Amino acid sequence: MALEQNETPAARSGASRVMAILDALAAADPAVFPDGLSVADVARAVGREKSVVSRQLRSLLETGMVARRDSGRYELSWRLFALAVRAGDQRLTKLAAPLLLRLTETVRERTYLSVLSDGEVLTVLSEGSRRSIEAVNWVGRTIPVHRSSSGMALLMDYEDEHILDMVRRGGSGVSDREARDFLAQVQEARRRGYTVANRIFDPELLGIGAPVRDFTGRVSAAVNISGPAFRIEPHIHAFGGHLLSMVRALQASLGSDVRPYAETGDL
Amino acid sequence: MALEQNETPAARSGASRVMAILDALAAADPAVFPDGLSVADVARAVGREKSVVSRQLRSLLETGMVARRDSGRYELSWRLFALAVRAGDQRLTKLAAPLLLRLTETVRERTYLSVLSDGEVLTVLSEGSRRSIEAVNWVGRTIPVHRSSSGMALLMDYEDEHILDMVRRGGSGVSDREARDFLAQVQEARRRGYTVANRIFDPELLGIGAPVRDFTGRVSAAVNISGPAFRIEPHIHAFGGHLLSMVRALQASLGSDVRPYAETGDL
DNA sequence: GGCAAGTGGTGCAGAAAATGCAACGCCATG
DNA sequence: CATGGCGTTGCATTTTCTGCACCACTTGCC
Repeated sequence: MALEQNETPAARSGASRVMAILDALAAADPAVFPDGLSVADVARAVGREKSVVSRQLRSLLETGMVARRDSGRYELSWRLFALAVRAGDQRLTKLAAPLLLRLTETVRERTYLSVLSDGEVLTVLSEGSRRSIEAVNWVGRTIPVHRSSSGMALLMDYEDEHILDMVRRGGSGVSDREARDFLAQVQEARRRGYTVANRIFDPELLGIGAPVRDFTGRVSAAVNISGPAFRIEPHIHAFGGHLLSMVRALQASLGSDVRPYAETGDL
Repeated sequence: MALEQNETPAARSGASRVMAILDALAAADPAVFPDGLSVADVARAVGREKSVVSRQLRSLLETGMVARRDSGRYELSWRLFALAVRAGDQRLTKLAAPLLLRLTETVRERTYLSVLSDGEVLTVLSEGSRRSIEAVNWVGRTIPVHRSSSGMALLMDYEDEHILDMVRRGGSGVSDREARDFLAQVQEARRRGYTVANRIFDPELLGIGAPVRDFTGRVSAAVNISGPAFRIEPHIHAFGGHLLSMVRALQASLGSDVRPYAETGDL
């Protein structure tokens, strides 16, 4: 299915005329049209006069929405990509804040939003429950990647070899056994959807984490719940579900329709 | 700089009106507008009647390019992100990402993948000591072609006259001497295989770049390493070698057997 | 309360587009 | 050298958009 008649019923407004063309360019299978689409290709796809399409494409070219290859064929331009990246990136913390708060209120434990920074886990946002004891403010601090549920989540998409590399390089005195344990945890998390760090960072702490993917599908951040192991341990599965549905909501507002790994279905 | 009058001279066609609005929504500083932009905000940003903007936004809303928050304010939406993942060269970004990560881990400096977009250098991917959120994120932004090692790499195959043209056209106040210096750098890079921008973009930054060629031999992207000059300067030759071998691997996976300019042999 | 300012949205006549047809030059292919 | 597909343009007609005035509503502020 490379090209198809996009007979949108309400295809009358100017914006949807533009959209029809952009959609046609986006829907083109790069394997079938490796060099972009010609004016005639687009005209067939949207079911319009080639003269109309020709003029519209020129207009889109001027605005930078589409680009023209050497061959004269058209494709969506990098500028669209840039637009989305800027918009998606800026919104991470803003959109995460209310969702994080809601998650905290649900699980009654402290929650965190982190990103990978220089091979370590950097906490950028945190919401606490009144109930929790810890007064430590983690925002702005980093912890080694191998010692948290967020670290596992942030490395989730990396190749196994890479994960071992990063873990070994991250901590100074990381034993081989530790690294392999970490990898095993990540592998299990890939199936389950969320990571669990049971008494790893601290003998009394338990963390549950999940990766946040941006619109390109890359893991750009991680959300985790952390608290006393004795309190969280009985609810790991339930909390994991809450975490996944929170991440799903966050990704939706970030423009990502990528679903978390191994959707469990429960929530 | 949150909102500004985008008085594009050729802002008459329907498509550019749409683009202006999308630009305004993407460029809005989330710190200033945490909840999206109102109709009036957008109208001010694009310098048009609010009635026009109101109608246009509704149209964009119907197509799914923008979404409306509970507050009634607008933000970019899923349709744009869906288009964006299809924009540019998906093969390139997908294949480059892991290689870029490995390069970063080897040289321990931030690395970038850029393309030429509308006469400027657009950063598409970045790996390395990752964005600490508040740190400037370059992905999605453009810089003038004459101020980076990537710019040099992207223009490497053009004729000298053409390079001077593009440099002079790119920056508004580019001196003749600057342009000629740039050209000299490019000519040296052609012999060496990789470009070096020593304290050009910033008095303390040093960049090393290399062009990425597609199977036709055309330069379609550039990879560069950038960081503090004092830290990189002693390793220019070694880093250049690493860069070239990374680019070679990338080109191989892109289906290109074109060898980089002036293969140095080392790696 | 009540005023003022700001907001999103609508109706309408004139202004400014897009539309579709035909035609042109162009490049391949047979 | 004819053929067919391509991208583009001229032009009269149609359609849409524009900008103004105006309305209804909310917000902040005496």
